Amino acid sequence: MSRTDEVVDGIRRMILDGQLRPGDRLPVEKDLADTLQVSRGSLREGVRALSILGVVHTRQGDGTYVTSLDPARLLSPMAMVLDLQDDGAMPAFHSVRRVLETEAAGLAATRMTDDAVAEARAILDRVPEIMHGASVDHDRFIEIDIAFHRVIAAHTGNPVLEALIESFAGRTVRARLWRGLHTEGIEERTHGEHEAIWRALAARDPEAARIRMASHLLGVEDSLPRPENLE
Amino acid sequence: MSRTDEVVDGIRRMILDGQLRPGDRLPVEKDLADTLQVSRGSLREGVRALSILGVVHTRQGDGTYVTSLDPARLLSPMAMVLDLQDDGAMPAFHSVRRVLETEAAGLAATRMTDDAVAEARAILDRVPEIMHGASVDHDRFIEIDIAFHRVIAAHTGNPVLEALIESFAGRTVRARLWRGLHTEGIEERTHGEHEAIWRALAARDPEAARIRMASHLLGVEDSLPRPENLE
DNA sequence: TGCTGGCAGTTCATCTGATGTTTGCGAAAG
DNA sequence: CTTTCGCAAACATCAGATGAACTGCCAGCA
Repeated sequence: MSRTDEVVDGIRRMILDGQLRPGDRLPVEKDLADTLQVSRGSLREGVRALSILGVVHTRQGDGTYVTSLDPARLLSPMAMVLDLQDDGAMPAFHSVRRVLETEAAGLAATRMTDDAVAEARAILDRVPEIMHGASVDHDRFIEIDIAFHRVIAAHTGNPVLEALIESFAGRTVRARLWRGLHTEGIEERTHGEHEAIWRALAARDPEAARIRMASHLLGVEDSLPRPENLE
Repeated sequence: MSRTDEVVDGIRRMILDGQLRPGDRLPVEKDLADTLQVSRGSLREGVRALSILGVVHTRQGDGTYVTSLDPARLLSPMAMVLDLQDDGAMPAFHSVRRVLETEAAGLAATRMTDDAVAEARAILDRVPEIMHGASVDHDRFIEIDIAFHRVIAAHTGNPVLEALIESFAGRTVRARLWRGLHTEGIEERTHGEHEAIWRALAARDPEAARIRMASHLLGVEDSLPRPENLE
């Protein structure tokens, strides 16, 4: 086990033991290096790794602190790593997204506040103004797409589910997804399906919301370019 | 943006550009440091971070290589970070696991080979011998529990789903879960539910498999200790 | 009194150079 | 042809020095 791994494990253990709690400040580099019996260089490598994993957060001139450790923060690094995936993995990927978002829609249908429903409505209302005739502002449409799905995820009452969906359907991933979709009139169809989902949510009908969301995402999967290599 | 972040981003970009492909070897530290205009120390911090994220793999005396980048490898670091979660997040966590495993059971029911069904059977057959009378070999029962669920996940045909389930229901997480369950006869009940899931799988009945798995995991959630802080 | 600006100390950021450890490979010996 | 040995390459780790950024405090001013 390398020195750096010892540092990562050591800090992880300190958190698990309750020796370090969210928001706490870590000892200064030199002290911590002494404690863990490594040089400052190795210590920094370990701390940096934990920083990228979202476990700690360091500010120059101040110190290094344990983050809030909530699911959203801890799951977010996944997104960065996920878009390294080969395009061939996209279908498997999107199937999981469908499962997650379908569940989210069902949960949101019973848990969304009136305000949240209105917020979703406001997002969809922005669509007509960017779909004037033949030309569609593609980037802004994607923004709306993301925003709509995000509102739903945000009102599931399950932060873990929300964070996972954010990773699986966040900006970079979504941009890649839309790049492969060149079907004519795809925006109109998507918008129509969003409207159907919204109606189910507004009616507080979880079953309908699940079906509409699943149908929506299955449609997207159908539009996905087929992987070249068939078994 | 710190130097280290530039390194991480730089290497990530080289992979995205196809300049580096899975299995490829990175330039030696000094060269890469020159290319990215950073010192060797900073370079190492960045490479180490990517190493912990599972993107690259470095061997002393040899060099640093891009990993296979498959979902299992890229999602596995999540498990380490996930058991830093507060116990209060356990229910949200387990709900997601239930959704994932339910889907997995449904998929596996139609995709499992006869060999895989036999493998699952063999795992369950190990149970009687460790449940002699009142005393139960707790650790070995957990091992069987993990193995059974893992076989199902492995035959969904979806590596992303498999990797996610592994993270959400892997060894460390599962150990924590079982710590909180002290209901009398929980092992017997669990085993009975596993048997029911197996029958659905053997019958190649996806709907039944889904229901049995969901029921099984909902039962586990009921046994979960209630969080202390009610809103 | 209350606010503002600057100063000093602490802490992280980065670089440099040196030394230890491991690995891979080819040459030499059998 | 096989085995063994030694060298060179590459990563691992350390130590020291310098720079940059933030915090807290305190004096000066209105």
